[in-house]
Amino acid sequence: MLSKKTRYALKALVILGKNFGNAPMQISRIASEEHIPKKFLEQILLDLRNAGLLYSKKGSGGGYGLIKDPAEIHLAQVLRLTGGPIALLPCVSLNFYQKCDECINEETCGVRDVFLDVRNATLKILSETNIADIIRRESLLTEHIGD
Amino acid sequence: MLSKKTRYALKALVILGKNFGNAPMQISRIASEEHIPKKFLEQILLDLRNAGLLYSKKGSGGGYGLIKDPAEIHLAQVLRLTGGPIALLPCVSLNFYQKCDECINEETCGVRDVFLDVRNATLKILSETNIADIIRRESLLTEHIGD
DNA sequence: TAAAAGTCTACTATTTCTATATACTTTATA
DNA sequence: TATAAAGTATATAGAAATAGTAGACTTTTA
Repeated sequence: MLSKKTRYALKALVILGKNFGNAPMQISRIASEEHIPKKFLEQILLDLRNAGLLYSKKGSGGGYGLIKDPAEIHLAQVLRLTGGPIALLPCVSLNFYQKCDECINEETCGVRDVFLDVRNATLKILSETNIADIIRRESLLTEHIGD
Repeated sequence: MLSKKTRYALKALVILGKNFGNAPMQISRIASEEHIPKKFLEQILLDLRNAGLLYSKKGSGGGYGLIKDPAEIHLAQVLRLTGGPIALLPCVSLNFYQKCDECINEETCGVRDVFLDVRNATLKILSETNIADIIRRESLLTEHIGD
């Protein structure tokens, strides 16, 4: 399961993506529009800023905005930044590898072998999908209500 | 990430799968061979028994064994039994559905839409793979050491 | 110079996960 | 038929991760 942190980060990036090119948007506005606890969101946006996804502007008229084009922010990156591993087993994670302590021989572990496949399938989707895609999907879904 | 419980369950089912057709195998043997805390494993095997995957036999010469053929036990089933949802978002889970409390409109949520795809990809693999497959993969991997 | 807005660090509460403890039941067999 | 082997059941403790809150500080604009 994705953590709340990751979910909130995705929601925030989507709303900031829709706002891309305009004046920065305040934390409190994002928080209230997306039903996210404000203080929690502050931390998350800071992380995203420190990771180079967002710029921030202090003072009156300040707020947050995307630095990159929404089409260049991939979900895999967001998950890793905010939630950690994408893989379902530590021994199969590319960016957060850890040996399973109970495992006898990783090289010949059949369970691991299957979850390698799962990771590859998940990663394919998450690294091919970006924030702009999500916004696009949202408009498609909104158009087709009642289909 | 899979819980330890799920990982232990999978390991136990694999070793019991290899033993399928023979006399039941004791908890303590499984625990020591797979490096699983015995008392924890007891609970897990009980759950799997109550779910209809294993039979048990008490007393001297007793132990646990698979009821079904290893080829009929799918990973999706094991994960659901021991760890809960396969999906990465509660609003996208088939067996453990829950509304995301921050979500405004589930029907038009673009994030949800992507994680529906992820779930489908994961579920395809996990419902097509069974314990016998894992055992088969293990022998293939063992044969090909050093390739 | 005051208000708006982000920054930073620390803390607390809650939940979930992992593991252990203890007492009990059933079965085989000597 | 007593004893040991093995599973059954429930409770509880400890640890780690997650979620959220608090408060004081800095920068910027009007």
